[in-house]
Amino acid sequence: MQKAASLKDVARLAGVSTATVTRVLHNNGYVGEETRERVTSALKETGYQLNVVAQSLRKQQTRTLGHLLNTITRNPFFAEVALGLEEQALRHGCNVFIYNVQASAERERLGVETFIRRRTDGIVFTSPVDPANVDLAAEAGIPVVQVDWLARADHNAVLVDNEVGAIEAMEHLFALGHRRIGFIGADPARFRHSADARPSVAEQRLSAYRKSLAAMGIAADEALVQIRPYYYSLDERDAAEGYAGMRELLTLEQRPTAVFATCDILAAGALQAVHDAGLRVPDDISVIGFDDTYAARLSPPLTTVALPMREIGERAADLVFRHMPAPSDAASEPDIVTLPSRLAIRGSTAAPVSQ
Amino acid sequence: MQKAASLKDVARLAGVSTATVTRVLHNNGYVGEETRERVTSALKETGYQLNVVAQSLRKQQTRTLGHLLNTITRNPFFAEVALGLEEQALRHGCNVFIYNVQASAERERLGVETFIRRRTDGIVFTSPVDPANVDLAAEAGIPVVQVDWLARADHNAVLVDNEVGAIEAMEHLFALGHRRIGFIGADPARFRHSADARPSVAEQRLSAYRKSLAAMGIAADEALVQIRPYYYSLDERDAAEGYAGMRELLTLEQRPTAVFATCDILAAGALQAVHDAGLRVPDDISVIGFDDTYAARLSPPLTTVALPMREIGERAADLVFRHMPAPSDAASEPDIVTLPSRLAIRGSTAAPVSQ
DNA sequence: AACCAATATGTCATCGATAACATATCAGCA
DNA sequence: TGCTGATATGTTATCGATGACATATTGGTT
Repeated sequence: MQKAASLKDVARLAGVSTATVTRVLHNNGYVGEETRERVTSALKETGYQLNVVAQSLRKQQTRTLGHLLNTITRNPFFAEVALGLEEQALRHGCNVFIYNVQASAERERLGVETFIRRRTDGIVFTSPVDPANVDLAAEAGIPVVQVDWLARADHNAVLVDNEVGAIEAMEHLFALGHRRIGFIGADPARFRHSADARPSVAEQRLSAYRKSLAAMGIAADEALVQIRPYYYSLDERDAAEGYAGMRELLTLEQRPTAVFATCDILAAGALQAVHDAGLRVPDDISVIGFDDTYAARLSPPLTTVALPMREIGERAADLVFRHMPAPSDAASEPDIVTLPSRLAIRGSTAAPVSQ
Repeated sequence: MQKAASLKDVARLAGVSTATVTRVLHNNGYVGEETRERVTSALKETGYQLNVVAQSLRKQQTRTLGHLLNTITRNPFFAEVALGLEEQALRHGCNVFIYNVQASAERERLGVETFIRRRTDGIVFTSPVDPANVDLAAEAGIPVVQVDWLARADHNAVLVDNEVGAIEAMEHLFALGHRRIGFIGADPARFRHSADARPSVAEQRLSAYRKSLAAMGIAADEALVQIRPYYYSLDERDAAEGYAGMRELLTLEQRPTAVFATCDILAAGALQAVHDAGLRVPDDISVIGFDDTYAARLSPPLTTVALPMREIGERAADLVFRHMPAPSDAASEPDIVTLPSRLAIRGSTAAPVSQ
């Protein structure tokens, strides 16, 4: 309706100064019993709601976080992380600005600038696009946390050990008795962000596949490795890549008894290809995915490497708070947290039928 | 690093007053050529970034929107709407606070209060939980937009015509020649928000199913109607409900030739049940879903009623801006926008095989 | 010469909350 | 009595940007 009541209005109504009202509001300092009551009822009567904007200006702290992510709908991973982040921020009394970067370095930069101007108390980059943007934020003196990709090693990050996860997946297949294992994954070259960058997620998963085989003394067979262009999106294109990859593998003279797909969507497409070829999962071929997005939990439940997505977001929030302008401390060491994945064994893997 | 530069710092460096710097920044008023240059370079040198918090306080406008939604990961619908909202807000120079309400009226209330205190320029409720919370926001003088459910008819809303969408789905099946059509859907009773509420989404879809049959002169057969408890979430539970519903339908003496599921996740479970029963889609039975979330686009592509989720978010943002405190105008009429759905015909529907 | 409009720039109150500081009262105690 | 510390409350500068207003300085007109 009309303009919201300010402290001054409340003070006038209660016949006290604004300082006293603040004291009542925040329950600090000395306030007489009778005064407190008058103020309390004046607060009720005016329907007073603190103006956080003014408070932020005065306190030089906004209690907001900025969250830069690719596109919230692009992969359930982002949404889950965003949820964990928001939940945890809320527990710390903060709200989250969300910014969909759409995989564009330029938009990412705009997002960072927006957050700087809004004086967010921290910025979380989920899958940063351009390391320079991480620097940009850090130079502005804002605590920065990277999620899922360590674009800059000298800043905080919450990561997942993709290698261990992939190795566990492979070992699961080995344990079931599989020796001829196919691979369907993204092209690491397309996902290398810049020349000096650390291994991308795609690279980590692929190299773990190779290492696992080597560790088992199994000769590498490049025919079993299906590197697909991969859009990292949720539409039919990715499922189609998984489908195509599996088709290739199925036409091999000696086809694999199991396939490791580096994401659930690829795995979903692969399942369909198996089905369309008149074969059955897991009887004729086992399939294992990665991420444990709900694609894995639908129709044919998929064995997959589950990422603690929610927790990743929560830990990211924690890191921000730990690195907030703790007065007096200049530059604490960056925290890099690595969370473990967990193998979710469902119905798509089983021992191979000896042929 | 150190504290960000303020207008005053820039002014000092350029040897002018803050007013002049503002003029340069916003390119209004008169500024001499030579002065402008000095200010511009001072801005560069200090790396000045406008303090939006101070600006908001002064202008009594924060250029922020609050978005209350159930849970961003609960259903892709929310994430898509959130994306559309954010995109459009950005085009208007606004940022979005996200708040996951987790289906709790209490949390929703907290969210509204948070946004009031943050003085957001508008609040969008995607699937409001409690109509009282919509009122709460409106009473604070903040433009309100409801999405997906008209909790309060006297406020703005962006809706989808579920009835038309469901009728189109049914007519698609009729056109293919189906006459015996099953239904798998949520229990409207569980989704009725309060006594006086308008029909819920579940109710609309169910009643449209019944009306369509009646319009075709087909006698209702309650054995064909599978009302399932439904969690409106993305985990295996919902798919399991779809699975169970389809199993029931398949055991009928005279089983349906087509099934209308009121959401894609239910449909996904239903597809699996058909498959496990040794039948084929669409040869033996057609299945149609609702929403066009990516569950529909994965493995067996699903014919479904596609909702313009992204656009819903965009229109919601537009409504907020149209109802922003346009000075002088007291209470404009509420806008209620209804967007059409679109039938996405994919591979899960075909003409019935005459038995 | 007198005047006006356009141009150029500075001063300062304001938005609302906060906290440092000042002031005042009172009880207890030496 | 006079002092101290606890209690209670008010005053005011401040955070940073903005814009209304005041003040200059032009050049051009009549």
